[in-house]
Amino acid sequence: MRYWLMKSEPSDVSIDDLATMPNQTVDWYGVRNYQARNFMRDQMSVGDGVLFYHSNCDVPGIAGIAQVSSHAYPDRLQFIKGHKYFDEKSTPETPRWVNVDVKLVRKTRLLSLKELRETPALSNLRILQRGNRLSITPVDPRDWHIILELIK
DNA sequence: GCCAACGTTGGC
DNA sequence: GCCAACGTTGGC
Repeated sequence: MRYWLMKSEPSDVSIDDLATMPNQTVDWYGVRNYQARNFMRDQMSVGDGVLFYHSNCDVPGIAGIAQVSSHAYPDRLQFIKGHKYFDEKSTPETPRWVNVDVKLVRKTRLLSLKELRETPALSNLRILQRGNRLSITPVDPRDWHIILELIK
């Protein structure tokens, strides 16, 4: 059992969008970074905890709790010619990109990036480190529990 | 819209 | 394998 923080642009998929999706589940499509892919492929397990983070928006921050609900499987968008996420070097036989499914647990109050930064106990959270751009990062169990207290 | 930080590409 | 050029991310 591991914990993760996963960024989503709310203009693409917000926590409210997730709540309206069938089974309140979304395939985490569009990851095109090897480190983030490898986290999904090699380290995620069904049931892992997910902090659903709103990025690139007015008030960035943690918007809800979710969980990993499938193992990694090929991202279908990499095969759709002309699609933003098409990858001509990827084939169904040897797919390059994968995703897991993510299922909503509950929407929470928005725990803003500002508030995360103002919480000294969370200072080692990956997303707070300088220059961090990874869309998927592991979260220390200790940090997970601190955050859950903050949004309880 | 700016731009710092980082990742990827491709010539050599 | 180096590294300059370019592209992307994402807070501000």
